[in-house]
Amino acid sequence: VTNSRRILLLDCDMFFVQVARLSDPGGAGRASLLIVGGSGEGRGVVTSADYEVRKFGVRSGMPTARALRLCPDATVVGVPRKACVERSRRIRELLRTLVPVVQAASIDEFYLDLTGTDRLFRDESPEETAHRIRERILAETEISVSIGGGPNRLVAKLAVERAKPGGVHIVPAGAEGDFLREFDLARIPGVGPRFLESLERRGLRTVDDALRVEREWLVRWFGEARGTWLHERIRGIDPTPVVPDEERKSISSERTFSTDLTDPREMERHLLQLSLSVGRTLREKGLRGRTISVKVRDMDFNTRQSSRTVAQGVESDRFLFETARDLVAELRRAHPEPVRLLGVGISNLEEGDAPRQLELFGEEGPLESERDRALSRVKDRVRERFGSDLLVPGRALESGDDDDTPSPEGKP
DNA sequence: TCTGGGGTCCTAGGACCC
DNA sequence: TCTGGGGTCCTAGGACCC
Repeated sequence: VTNSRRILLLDCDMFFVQVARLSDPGGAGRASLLIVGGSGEGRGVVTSADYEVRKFGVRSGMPTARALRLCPDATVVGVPRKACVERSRRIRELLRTLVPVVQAASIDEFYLDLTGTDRLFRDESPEETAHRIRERILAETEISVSIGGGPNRLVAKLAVERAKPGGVHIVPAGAEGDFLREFDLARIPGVGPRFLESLERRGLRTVDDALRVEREWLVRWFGEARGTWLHERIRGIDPTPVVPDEERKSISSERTFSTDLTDPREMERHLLQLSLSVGRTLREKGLRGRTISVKVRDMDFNTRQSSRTVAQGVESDRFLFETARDLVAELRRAHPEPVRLLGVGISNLEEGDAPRQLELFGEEGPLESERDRALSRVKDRVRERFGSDLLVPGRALESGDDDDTPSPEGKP
C-alpha cells in the first residue's frame, strides 16, 4: 500500500498518578495504592488510579467514596493540575523537536504522523521509532508512555491499549481489518453509552456482529452520518487527519458545591469567583471572547445552559461577571431550585490584539470600558506577584477610587 | 454508590440577508 | 400578489472524550 499513512498515538501511563508522585515524592510517591481525584466532601470522583488499585475494580470517573470502599487501603491525593499542565507542555515540546506533525489530543495523548519521514529516520521501522521516542520522553520528562501505531488514528488508538503499560504495539498497514475484529463495539472511540445502547437494541455487541450488517441497514438504523461512520470504523477505516495543534475554542470554569446552594447572594459570590478564573485564563492567553455562557445544575442533576453573544470580543472580569449573573438569574427564574453546580464559560474567541469593530459600537458605545480592561490586567499582575489572597471577592471588581463607569447593580 | 472539571463536535430550529 | 432557496449566525441541547 503505497499511500498509507503511518500514525502513532503516544499515551502517558496513568498520567495524573505519575505526576502526583513526581510532585510529592515523600507522600504520593510512597503510596503504592494511589488514587488521584477529588475527595470533594463526598462528591469527588477518581481522575486516575494506579494499576494496583484498578485491580480492585476502581475506575476513573467513579465516585471516590465508592473507590475507597472497594480499596480501603488506598491513598487519595488531589489532582496536581499545574504540574500536569506543565509536564504535558514539556512532552509536547519535546515531541515537536522529534516529529514533523504533532497533535495534542488531550493533556496526556499525542498523535504523531510519521508519513513521509522514512528518510528523516533512515528507514527505521515504526517499532524502532516508537521505542526511541518512548526512551527520549522517559529520559527527559520522567514520564513513562505507551505508543500504539497503525495506518490511521483509530487503529493507533486501539493499539495503544495493547501496548500498556510502558510498551509499543504497531499494527501493520493491511492488517487493520483483522485487528478491528478482535474488539467489542464499545471500545471504538466515539461509541459512547447512548450509541452502544441503540447498537445493542439491534443485537450488535461486537465488531464482528456489525460486519455482518450491510451498510444500507446501518444507515437505515442509525442515520446517514452515524451509519456511514460505523461502516468505516469497523473495517479499520478512519480518514481523519492528524492536525497540528489548533487554537483553543473555549475557556470555562465550573464548580460542584459540597452542599447545594439556596442563597442567591452565595451563588453570586461563586459566580464572581468563576468569572475571575475564566477572565484570568482568557487574558493569560491574550484572547477576547464574544459568547459568554453559564451552566446551572439543579439539585436533581438536571443541567441547563444559557449563552449570550455580543458584538465585540470582551476580556474584563466585570463584563464576564455581570453577563453571567444576568444569565443565571434568567435560568433561575424558570427553575428556582437548590443549585448543585455553577459554571461560567466564554467562546467565539479572538486574538486580544485584533482590531475592535468600531462601526458595531452603535449608540451604546463599547461594551466594556478601557478602565475595566485595565483594572482586570492590573489585578492579573498583582495576583501573579503576590498570589490571589489579596483580592477579596467582595471588592474584586472595584479599583478603590472613583469610577467613571456604572457600578454593578446592588453595589454603592 | 450517585454522578468532577476541562474540553470538542454535532444537530436542529429560527432569524436574517440576498 | 405570491413565492424560492441558499448561506450564515445564534441558541439550546446532547453525545462523547480524558
